Amino acid sequence: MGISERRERDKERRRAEIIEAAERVFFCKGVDNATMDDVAEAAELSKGTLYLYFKNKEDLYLAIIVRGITILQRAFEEAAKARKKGIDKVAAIGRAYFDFCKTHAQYFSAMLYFESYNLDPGADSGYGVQCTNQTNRTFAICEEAVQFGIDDGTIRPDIDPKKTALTLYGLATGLLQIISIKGKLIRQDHHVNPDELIDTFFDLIAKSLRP
Amino acid sequence: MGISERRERDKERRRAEIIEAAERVFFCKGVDNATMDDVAEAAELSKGTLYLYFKNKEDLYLAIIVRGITILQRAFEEAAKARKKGIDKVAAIGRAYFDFCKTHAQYFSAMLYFESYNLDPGADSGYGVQCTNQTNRTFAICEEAVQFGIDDGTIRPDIDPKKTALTLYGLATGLLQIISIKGKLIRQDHHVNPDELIDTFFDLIAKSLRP
DNA sequence: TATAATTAATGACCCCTGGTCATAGTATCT
DNA sequence: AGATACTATGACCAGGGGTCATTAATTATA
Repeated sequence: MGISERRERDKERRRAEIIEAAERVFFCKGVDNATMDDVAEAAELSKGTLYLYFKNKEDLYLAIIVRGITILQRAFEEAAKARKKGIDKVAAIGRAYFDFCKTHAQYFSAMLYFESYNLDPGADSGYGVQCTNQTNRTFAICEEAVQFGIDDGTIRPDIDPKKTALTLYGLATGLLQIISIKGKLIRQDHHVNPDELIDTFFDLIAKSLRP
Repeated sequence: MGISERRERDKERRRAEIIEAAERVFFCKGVDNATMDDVAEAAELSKGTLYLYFKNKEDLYLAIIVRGITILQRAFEEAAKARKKGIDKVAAIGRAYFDFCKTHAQYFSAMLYFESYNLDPGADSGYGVQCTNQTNRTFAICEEAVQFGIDDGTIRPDIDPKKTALTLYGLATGLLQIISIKGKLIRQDHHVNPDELIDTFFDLIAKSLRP
């Protein structure tokens, strides 16, 4: 049975190579400008082969997004682990998110695509569901941190951890989205440094989570 | 000079008719699925004519978005006008935003498109800049409300009104985006009613704006 | 009123790109 | 060595965004 296993490994390696190539191409030219022929060339394969490994262009893009979410998840885990108090865990996760947005801007804007992507509920295959699952796992870390804070008394106990975590996640993502896309505009039209909005956000939230 | 003026009026009417038709088509089939031929047919014109009035498909879509933003702006103005205290103005604007998202879901998701749309800074024509201007006007209402609240003592004075307004705007938009797109998922996977996230948001913010 | 000039509208056409499929090539099994 | 299964290929197709030479209609001119 060694052969079929090696075949499986080869296939996964191929798949990874394609994702790697696609990432280079998409991140460089932008998803919309990049063509599947570009990806094929970068992967040193024919276009048809791409479709043996991925349903379509979107699926390939979602595969890249899964990687991004995984990186973010790791960052969240580290951030939460490194703090003792619940409220600090939450804050650290928030900071980790903003750092991620800066250091992995390409991944982040890819993830925004997924955020505004309506995956059809019928599809149980493909990378769309992986994205959803991975996002849920990432989100779970936030929820745990909030719960931890409630338990150790550093976060007010009258809030629902799940709802709060979901809300915070949505808020932070929205703010980052605006900053990442309209950042220049904010600076030009409003003479505000986008980073200060993040600080404003932290100020606001810190006040509202206090017991 | 009566003739060239009438010509101008005719042209504007045509333009409006096209936008109207495009709105029907785009809102019904979705922008991506709808073709310019669809729009042409709905407008009872040939496809080529559309391009006499709009740079391209995106520009036509942005024209629709301008309408959406204008509706939102009106709603903000009304909301702010109807309250006396600054903090209530802010809250009312927030509620108006959420109402808008529900009652004009199509416009809202169109506006999300603009939100994630990188308009090239070189373009000084087209509807993209109109979107930006209209958004800025809408945002100004939020800023005024915050300032009003600081002045009348219903909002803590140690915050910057512009930064706070920008931040709140971003936060609210982000939350609404997540709800509008992942609402079903939130309900299914997390057993949380999306509307409760909005309440959570209001709770959080109310606490942090208090003097 | 006849003719020229300007403007508006058309739809056949181009071309790019996502996606397919019959064919060819290569490794594995018998 | 031949049969079988799996992988890869690239010519090809379809659909849609965008263009442009041509036509029709309106207005200005003689």
